[in-house]
This record gives sequence, C-alpha cells and structure tokens, in this order.
Amino acid sequence: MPLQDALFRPVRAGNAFEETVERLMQAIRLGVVPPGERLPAERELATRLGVSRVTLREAIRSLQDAGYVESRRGRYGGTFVNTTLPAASPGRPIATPELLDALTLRAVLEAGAAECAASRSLGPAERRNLGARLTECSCASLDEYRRKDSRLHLAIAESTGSASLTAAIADVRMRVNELLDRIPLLPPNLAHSNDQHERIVTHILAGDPEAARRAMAEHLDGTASLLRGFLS
Amino acid sequence: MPLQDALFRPVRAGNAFEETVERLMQAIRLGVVPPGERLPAERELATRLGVSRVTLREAIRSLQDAGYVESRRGRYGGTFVNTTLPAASPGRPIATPELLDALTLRAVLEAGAAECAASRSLGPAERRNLGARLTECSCASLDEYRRKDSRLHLAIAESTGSASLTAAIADVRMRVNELLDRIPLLPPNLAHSNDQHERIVTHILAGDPEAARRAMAEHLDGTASLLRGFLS
DNA sequence: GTCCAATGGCTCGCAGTCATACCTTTGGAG
DNA sequence: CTCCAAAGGTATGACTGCGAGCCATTGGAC
Repeated sequence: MPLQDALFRPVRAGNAFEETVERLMQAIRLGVVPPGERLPAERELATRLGVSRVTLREAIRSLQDAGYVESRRGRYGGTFVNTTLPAASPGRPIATPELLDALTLRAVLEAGAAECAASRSLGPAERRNLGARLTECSCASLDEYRRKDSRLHLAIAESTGSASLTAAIADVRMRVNELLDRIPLLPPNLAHSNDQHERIVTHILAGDPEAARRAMAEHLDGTASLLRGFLS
Repeated sequence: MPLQDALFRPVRAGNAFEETVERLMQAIRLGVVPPGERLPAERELATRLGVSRVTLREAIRSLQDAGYVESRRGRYGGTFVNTTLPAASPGRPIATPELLDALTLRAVLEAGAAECAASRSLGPAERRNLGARLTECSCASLDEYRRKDSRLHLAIAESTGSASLTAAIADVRMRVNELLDRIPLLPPNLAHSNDQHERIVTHILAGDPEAARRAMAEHLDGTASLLRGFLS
C-alpha cells in the first residue's frame, strides 16, 4: 500500500548536525541571507533552530570548511556569508521519480501561493518588497541569478502570510535547485524568465488571483520541461 | 525579517520518541491503518521510520497506554489498532495566526492536489480506490466520519503520484483535524460535505482539472469558515 | 586609557538514542 | 507431536546531542 509509504517515511532526514547544515545552506543558497550579511548570533540561532549551540557550531564549522561563511570574534563580530560562494557540488545522479515528485509539489505550492498572494490585500511594505525583489532579479548576473530568483519566489510565498507555506516552498526550491544546478543557465532563458516574473508580480499587485496562478504555472512549466528534457 | 522566521524554524519538532508517536497517531487518526488492522512489524516499521526499535517500542507503548493500539506476541501477532478509539483530548487553546496558517496551507495543497489528480490519466486501480473511499465516506457514521473523510482526501492526494505532496497533505490534515475536534460535527454539514465529495471525485475521474480545483476549494471553504466562526 | 557588553570558542557530565544480540511466545506446517 | 518461523519483549555498551557554564576577543562608550 503506497499510502503507507508516504506516512511511514523517515521521522528524521538525518542527524541534528546534518539537518542544521541543510537549514543554513538553505538560507544562503536561497539568498535569504545574502553574501556579506551576518547570520544571527550563535546563541539566538541555536534557540531558533531548536538545536544546542554545540551542534550549531559544528554545522557552522563545516560551512566554514566548505567556504560558505567566515566567523569573526568580538563584539560586532559574528558569522558572515562569504561574498564569493563556492559552486554547488554535482552530488548524486537524479532518479526520475524523485524529479517528478519535486516538480509536482513545486507546481502545487507555488501556483497556489501566487493565487493566494493575489487574493489578499497586501500592505505597502509587502508591495515594495515584491517590487524590489523583482528588479533585483532582473538586474542579476548569471552566477547570482538562481539566488535572486529564489529570493523573489520566496517573497511571493511570504506575502501569503503563511509561514508554513513559505517554509514548504523554501524546502521544495532547495530540492529543485539541486537539480537545476546540473544543467546550464542560458541568457535567453533568463530574459524569458524575467518577463514571466514581471507578469506574475503585476497580477499579484493587481489582485487578480486567476491570472497570477496561470502566469506562475506557465513560468514553472518552463524550467520543468527543461529539467525533464535534460534528465530523461 | 519574517522570512528568516520561516527558514530558521526548529530543525526538530521534538525528540525522536515524540515525533514517532506523532507519526503513528497520524496513521491511526487519518484512517490509513483502520481499526482492527495491524501495523507493520516493529523491525520493519522501525527501519521505515528511520528510528531505533527501542524508540519505536517506547512510542507504541505510549499509544497502548492511551488506548489506541494493542500488541499480541507470537507468529501472526503484531500491534493492532483498537476497534474503539479514544476521543481526542482537547489540547491547548488555538492561536488565530496558527489557524490561518494551517488553513492557507491546506487550501493551497488540497486544491492543487485535486487539480493535479484530474490532469493525470489515472489507472483503473486508482479510479476504483477513489470510488471506494467515496462510498465509504458517504456511509460513515458521525464518530468515524473524520477518519473516512481524511482517508478520501488522502486518496486524492495519492492519485497525484507525488509522495511528498501526499505527506504534506497528511501533515496539514493532522493540524486542521486537531482544530476541528474542538467544534461539533452536525449531520447537515456531513450531508453537504458528501455532496461536495461526490462532485470533486466526479471531476477528477472526468479529467477536468479546473472544475476539480473549484469543487475542492469550495469544499474546503466550508470547514474553513466554520472554524473561523467558532474560534474568533 | 579603561571598561564592558556582545560575540565566538571551549569543556564536561547527563539524557536520549542507537545497533546488536538474545529471550519468549505463538500458531501453523509437516 | 514436534518443530520452527515470525512476531513482540529485554538487555548491554557505545555514541549523540544537550544544557550550562566559563574563557577569549573585539570594538565602541565613557
């Protein structure tokens, strides 16, 4: 019975150390803490992540070794994201069912988020945030595009007002980005992507849920078919 | 920055024991392992949950104490779900933001799942499964309705073919059911719900994604506004 | 120049968790 | 009747993760 497969899945994705590394990577790779910026202080971060400071420090240490962050002591010190990030390692080959699973979940979550965001009355701060992320994305160079793109999509998720939904989208984006890192990013795709972004944000700001959903679905379909093509 | 709140959320929802209890409760309360049925053998279940047998046994023990399951030794023994389940304990009062968060996520996931299921070409086994769950639900008595209802919704999720999506829906249903257990379930609501179920399944089987999505959204809106009313 | 608050760096003992192995019970196969 | 495979029940020793406390460093406030 495959329903049980979904429910009796592993309770833990790994040990506390591994999951903590994963979470910090998420913040960095999705551009939530941009290059040059500081992570929260260890004591605070450990509390927020529900993990001991010892474990958090081990995770940070491994990110240092991998070249993602650097730590400075003293007051006004902290752990800072490096301005030049290491390229993602290829990792294991991709299983097709896993790919389809991630793409399905992403389509549901992000299209739903776009619709939901468009059906809410957004405050001025939220509207400004969406605009800022959009222009940031359109100005981004190739090597920072994935990060700025993720940041925009997260801003849309965030404007649904649902923290769980935002978290779920962050998770699925990490899964999909891991796959996208295996295929080249071409300037024409990037330009097309920016057009679609603009349309999505416009529909959200105009409060047109149906149009926002359609635009987002179309946008996602682009990378989805790209992925399916490269990996099947 | 509230985006960081979503990403720097706790890495662990609790210790291994608590999370294991939660997972088993999910299988029972959502009707995935119905009353009278047997759970997988301890050794297998421990492997699937990625947890040691000791920890799993502690979890099972606490479910025994709470009256959810009984264990029998010997070959053809095992751990069986009790035919009469204890009523859910009220638990802590509900915070409104938490409620809205869960309802938003549910709307996105389940409406998306209905649409996705309708846009796939389902096999005969899947079609039969949907039909069976639908009639099971329409015949259910008040005290078993929530379980049968969840089981139908999970069948829809399952027919998207995405294990992650199914798991996500199971999780959010547990959250919402916990809230629904605080308000009475009335026969008229039940009848109305069954009508909507039938419409949803019909649209899915007919392969009409848009209609399936709309029907599901309407269906969810019913309980959502009920909840908002009772708790605000 | 001195102080001090905030930060990263470090250590130790207790709780929880795990892998492994072995014991006990049960009911069908032969 | 006997045997035995499959299930739950138990015990042991090592490892992980945690809380708490203390140390070391830094740069601004005074």
